[in-house]
Amino acid sequence: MPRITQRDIARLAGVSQAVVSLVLNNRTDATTRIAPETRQRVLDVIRETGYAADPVARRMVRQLNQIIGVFTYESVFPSTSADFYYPFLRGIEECAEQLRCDLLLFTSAPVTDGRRKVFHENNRLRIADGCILLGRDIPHDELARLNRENYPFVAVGRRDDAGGPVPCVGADYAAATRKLVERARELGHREFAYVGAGEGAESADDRMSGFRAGTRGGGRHERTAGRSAGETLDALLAAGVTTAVVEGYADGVALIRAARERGVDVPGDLSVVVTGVPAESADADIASTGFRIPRREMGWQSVELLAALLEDRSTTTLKRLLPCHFVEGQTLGEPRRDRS
Amino acid sequence: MPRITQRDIARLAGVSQAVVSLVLNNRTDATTRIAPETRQRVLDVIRETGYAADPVARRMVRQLNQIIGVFTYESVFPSTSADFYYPFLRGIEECAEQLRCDLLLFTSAPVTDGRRKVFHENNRLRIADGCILLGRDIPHDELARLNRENYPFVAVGRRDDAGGPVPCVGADYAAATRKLVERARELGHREFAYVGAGEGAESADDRMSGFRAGTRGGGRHERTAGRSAGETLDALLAAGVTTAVVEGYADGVALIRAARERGVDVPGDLSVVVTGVPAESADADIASTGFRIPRREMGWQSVELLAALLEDRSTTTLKRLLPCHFVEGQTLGEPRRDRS
DNA sequence: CCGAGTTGATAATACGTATTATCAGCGAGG
DNA sequence: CCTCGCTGATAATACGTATTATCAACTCGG
Repeated sequence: MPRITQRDIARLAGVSQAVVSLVLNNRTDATTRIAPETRQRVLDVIRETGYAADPVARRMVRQLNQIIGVFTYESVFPSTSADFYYPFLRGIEECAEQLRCDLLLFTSAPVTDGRRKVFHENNRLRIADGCILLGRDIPHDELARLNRENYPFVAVGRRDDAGGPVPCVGADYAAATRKLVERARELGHREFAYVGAGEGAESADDRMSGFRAGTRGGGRHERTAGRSAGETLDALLAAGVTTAVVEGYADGVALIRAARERGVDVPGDLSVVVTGVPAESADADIASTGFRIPRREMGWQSVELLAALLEDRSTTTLKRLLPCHFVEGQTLGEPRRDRS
Repeated sequence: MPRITQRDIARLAGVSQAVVSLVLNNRTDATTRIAPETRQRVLDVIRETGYAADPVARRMVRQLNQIIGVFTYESVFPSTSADFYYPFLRGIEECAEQLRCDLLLFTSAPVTDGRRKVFHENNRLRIADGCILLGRDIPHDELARLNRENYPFVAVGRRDDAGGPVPCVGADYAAATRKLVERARELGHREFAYVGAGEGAESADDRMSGFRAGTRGGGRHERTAGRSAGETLDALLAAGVTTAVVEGYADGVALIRAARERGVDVPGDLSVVVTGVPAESADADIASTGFRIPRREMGWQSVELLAALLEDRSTTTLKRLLPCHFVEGQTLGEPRRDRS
């Protein structure tokens, strides 16, 4: 019933608790010497008993635990956003495995208003050495507080500063979105529209800024909030738009569907590019053009960055931006002559 | 910037550390009394400083870490067996969340020969209060050692005893398989065959024993190892079998495909039932009849069982079997007259 | 045979919190 | 004046590990 402790190991090996600790940590200083046979005896007992140091106690004295926390602002294994999280988690796990770290999922954080909060009654953040933050959007005040408390963390997805620089690994939406626009321009397109919120979250800001860069400051902005795909389509066609840059994948699919239903040819009458195509498209009938977010790589690098932070707090490059991969779909083509 | 402690609070409020702790935990026993004004003074200082008790030190005192380990014998977030693990993990997470426990994924366990081992050089099993074991098959010696070391654990999937009873939460394959056979019998079937290994793993044993019970000890056994689906099909037809009970879903699909290619009608000429239909069939063209394994529920209950073990080691029901749900597909029907 | 140096191990302590035993002070009753 | 009972607070300790100071035993040169 009671947990095995160093004291137990010591008793079994006929040594003191201190020796067990020294052996365990493989200390070989000039000041701390241990006879080879004694060391072996201790190691044998450890192996036989399967003893492992209590991380909580270890954490009391040391600073590192070989445990990386993973905090998700939604549940970790959800049904709906499975496709969203899974690639991140794969990358995180793979890197953690290589670093010989365990992963602690903060499932104990209570869910209020449909989302978790890092800072609740008695948060257990400090059990882990540091933490990976995962979530569509992360409250600004939580990031600020993490910074204030000097807790090592890395956010997955680019984040603005919050009471100091926020370490993060994001995808370069701006460059990727700009590239999409320029590719359309090369095909002859001149009338662009950005479809989506275009603000609110960093990811939306970046896409929009990339769009602006590609259109040299021009282009329309069609918000989707509160509108049906059909209404958006009408607005686009009425404005003479030939290329729609759609923020969300779901919105993109809906727009293409609406166009098809009305006999509007895609990409003949309207080209549609999507800023974020899922790895495995669920809608096999629509091969949308756009770019793919390197989710697995982002997960991997976020752990790597966290490890760097833990090793050396003065790491310089706190923010990493990874390139997105272009997806050659079938929804971008030359515009009709009679329109441009 | 050293972390603020109860000692600091005590100094600021002009009391002892013990009083701070007592106030913090709102202790109001007859034995521990605190003057209202003193309590208020302490509370004020706590509020002003924004102090929060160090969860690590707190866990140090209470013996349980509120951490449940999850050990997977393959990687946790794989690409291939995603469908296999995901539902289990969902259930595990949901239950852990309710219990206010965190989940520790043992990603630090080195992978040797394509699989992880619980007991390796310096395993960190004891970091968690107990552990959930997840894997297609779990080495007998590992289970035995866990029992020998009196480490609290629960296996997902039924397991035979190994040096003592093995706590587990499984699916009742025997009952479900038997039911499939009996359902076929009601439709007029008399010639059955079990297709698959039928031994080796507990899950296969259970299916086979259910099959035997349903056929009253009769029925053929067609092993698939080293044979093509076509060969198996030939053997079945030659033996006059009208209902094939297939162990693996993939084998079932292959068998049905092979039959279609040869113009063998399913279920007209041959009924096929599958002992384990995935939640979302990837092969949409084949709606196979069989039963569904309650994976999410298994995950949930395994955590629940572990929690019970941790609370009271003398828990009686160490093994739980959950019912499987019948899936009404289109591969089971009445046998042709001219055959039976 | 003695002091110095070396080897190998231990006792003591710190980390921050929770709990228990103890203690000082005080009013009242004898 | 002494003791008992009560209140309110503190000292002491435990949790399990890491580290530092200390210590006993032994070797060796002189």
